[in-house]
Amino acid sequence: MTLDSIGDWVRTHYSGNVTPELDGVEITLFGWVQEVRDLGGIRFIIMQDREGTLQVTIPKKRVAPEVLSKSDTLQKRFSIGVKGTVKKTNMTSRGIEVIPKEIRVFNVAAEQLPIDITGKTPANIETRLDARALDLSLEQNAAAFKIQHTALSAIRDFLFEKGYLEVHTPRIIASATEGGAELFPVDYFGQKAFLAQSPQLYKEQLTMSLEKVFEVGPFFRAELSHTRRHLSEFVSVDVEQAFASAEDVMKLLEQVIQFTCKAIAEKCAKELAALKYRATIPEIPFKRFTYDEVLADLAKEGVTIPWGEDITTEAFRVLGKNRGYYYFITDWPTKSKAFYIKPKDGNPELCEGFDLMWRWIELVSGGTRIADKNLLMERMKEKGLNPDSFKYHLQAFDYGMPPHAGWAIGLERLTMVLTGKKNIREVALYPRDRSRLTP
RNA sequence: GCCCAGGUAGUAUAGUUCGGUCCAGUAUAUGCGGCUGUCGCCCGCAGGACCCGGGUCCGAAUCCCGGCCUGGGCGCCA
Repeated sequence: MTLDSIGDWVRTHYSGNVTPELDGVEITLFGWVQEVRDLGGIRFIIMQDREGTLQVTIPKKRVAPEVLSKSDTLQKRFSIGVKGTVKKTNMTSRGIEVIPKEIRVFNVAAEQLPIDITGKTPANIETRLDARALDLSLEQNAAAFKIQHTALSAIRDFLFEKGYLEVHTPRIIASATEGGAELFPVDYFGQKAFLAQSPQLYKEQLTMSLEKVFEVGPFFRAELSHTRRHLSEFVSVDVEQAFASAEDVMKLLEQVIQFTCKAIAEKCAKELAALKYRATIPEIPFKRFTYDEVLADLAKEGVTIPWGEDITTEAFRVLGKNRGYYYFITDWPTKSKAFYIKPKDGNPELCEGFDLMWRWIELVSGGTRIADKNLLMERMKEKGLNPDSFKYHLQAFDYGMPPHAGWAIGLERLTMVLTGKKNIREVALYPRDRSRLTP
């Protein structure tokens, strides 16, 4: 069929801002055909754009012949423009419909779509991700990303307001940040390099100059994880601050989380409705439990963790049931945390690292960092790392490294919490995991 | 890396226990026809599938072996 050019048409409204008050007004809409319902003498075109849907009504005997013939050709997902008149009516749930004066078809679509875009026969996540571009045309699937956008916007607003500078550290690095095994190797002009798993060392160095920084960006973990909460490529929201302790950045974190939840509650009613999920605004301060307290409570529940060991997923699930929503776990054994986490003064078996949990999921981890070069090198060795491969990082500690602390939020995990999604792949546009590299 | 489960039309599923009643049922989608107020429109008709390879058997969607792919759990972590 012959396609139309957009010509001089300019969108006047999104579907979402057409209201009964516009009765009689001529408008121009752009979007896609979501559904055609033809009753014989009258035809309904459900047109969709980013903001929602709108009914275009074609009473066959009362529209121009060229409008009727053009509407004959329409199929699901055709990209179209409609110029028409808003009509107030009590026959649609929105209270409005549009009677077209001209329809333009910009592009066609396959007759048989790989997923059902009306949502009557929901597809599996695997099928949906294979057709992700189309999958995101479903309101409930796009909703999570609108919420993610709002969350990130709130986080940025909050941190800007508090004087944090947004920075960008390298994604291509020469050596491991925290260990060796979980990095993706890349060939860098013949040199061996890796994709960054975290901005940790760079953001610490930046506290020497910019003092309060944050970074939002993707990081890469070559772990063979196979769960609903892991990705090979994920977005981290990292904060690092000079002259601060774990407690200082925990206070910052709980404010960031609360502010973000408020923003979602205020701005995302439509998206939450599409997801059939309710926003909750947590009270602060969040509860704080020490590692020892958690172990003691777990023991009462019949789950024994030897002191010094990491808390297992099974144990976290038990914890999640009776701890409620957001809670901190503090005072971890030093040996269970990364080498750069500061041991407690006077009790080096414990450290100033913390995790922020949401039920059983680790949302954020952070802590006070080691600012002393010798101690840091000692901790590297204890972790089996070679200080020589951290030469440039360690050098920074010769020039006045301040006491500092920070944390990192897993953006997709936060989005899971905010949207109620149970699989992290739902909240990553094009997820990368152990077995998925496309699309 | 270890463990478990599963691959049936475009999509989602029934059937697999205990091989034959299944040249595979249903819904939705698609195509064609009909219908002037639908909004999961409705009605009729049509086409469309047993992951791949091997084996057992008179007979395999069903049982066995191998492969490929997927989902989930553990560990690791955001």
